[in-house]
Amino acid sequence: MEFKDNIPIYLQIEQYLYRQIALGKLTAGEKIPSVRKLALELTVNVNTVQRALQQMNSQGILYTKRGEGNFVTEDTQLLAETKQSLINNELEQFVQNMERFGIKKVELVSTLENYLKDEGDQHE
Amino acid sequence: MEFKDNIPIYLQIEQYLYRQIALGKLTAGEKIPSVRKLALELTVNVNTVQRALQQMNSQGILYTKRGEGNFVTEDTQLLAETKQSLINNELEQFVQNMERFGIKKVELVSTLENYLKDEGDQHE
DNA sequence: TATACTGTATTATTTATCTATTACAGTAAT
DNA sequence: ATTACTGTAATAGATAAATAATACAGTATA
Repeated sequence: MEFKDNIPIYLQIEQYLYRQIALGKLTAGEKIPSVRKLALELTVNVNTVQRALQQMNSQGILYTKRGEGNFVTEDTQLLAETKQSLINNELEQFVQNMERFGIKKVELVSTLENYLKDEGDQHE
Repeated sequence: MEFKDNIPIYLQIEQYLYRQIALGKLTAGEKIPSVRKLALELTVNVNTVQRALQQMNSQGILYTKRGEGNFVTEDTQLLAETKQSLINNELEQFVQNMERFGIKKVELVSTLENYLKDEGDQHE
């Protein structure tokens, strides 16, 4: 995985795992790769992986069986809520950022539509 | 100004100034507050302000008259391009992030519309 | 009981960010 | 020339993030 500068890697790993869950690539109760495997895959130190997992653990998304591994929670409602919350945060941020550039809510949908239209043209 | 953790302050200052330009609160040729004033306003060290300004300087958005201050470029075309570029980047990021949560481009507009609708309801 | 996996903890080192402080240098007005 | 602004540079210190290396502890299985 390529990491951006200026954002802590452990946060980017956390975001990555949240995305895997939102996409359903990690499902309820599923075992996730061991910290050492993740560290190899992501070419990152074990401690950095550990730090990302600790946060998700304390948020209840993951739970640990010591000696066995880390598992996605079986609380499907929490998973659904988490996914919805991630998307809502993304929308909220988007609206806020666009307003900071002077684009008001009423203009937002048409701005997005135009962007998607032009964007599509360029790739054809 | 309140700063977020996990993002370098000098970058947040840079973003802040870019926003001021995008909003037209800083216009072509205008003098911006001195590094010391900005440092006071933002309750931040002078060096940190300096670092933000250096980047914008090297990007041509600001220019320096030593002993006088920093000024917004008079290149109105560059300013317009920069503003458009900021907005496009924001849109690009948004589309990408939503796709990472499994929301495809075709669903994007309606997702945004629904969010704005529900969002408005809550505040009434 | 070995062996090979798991997670966890500790220590030391490096790098980036930020602050604080001091000093130097250019500009302008009195 | 003095004063008061500007930007700039340099140094030292604090903290957070990340790496590296090592060790310890729980689980499962041959």
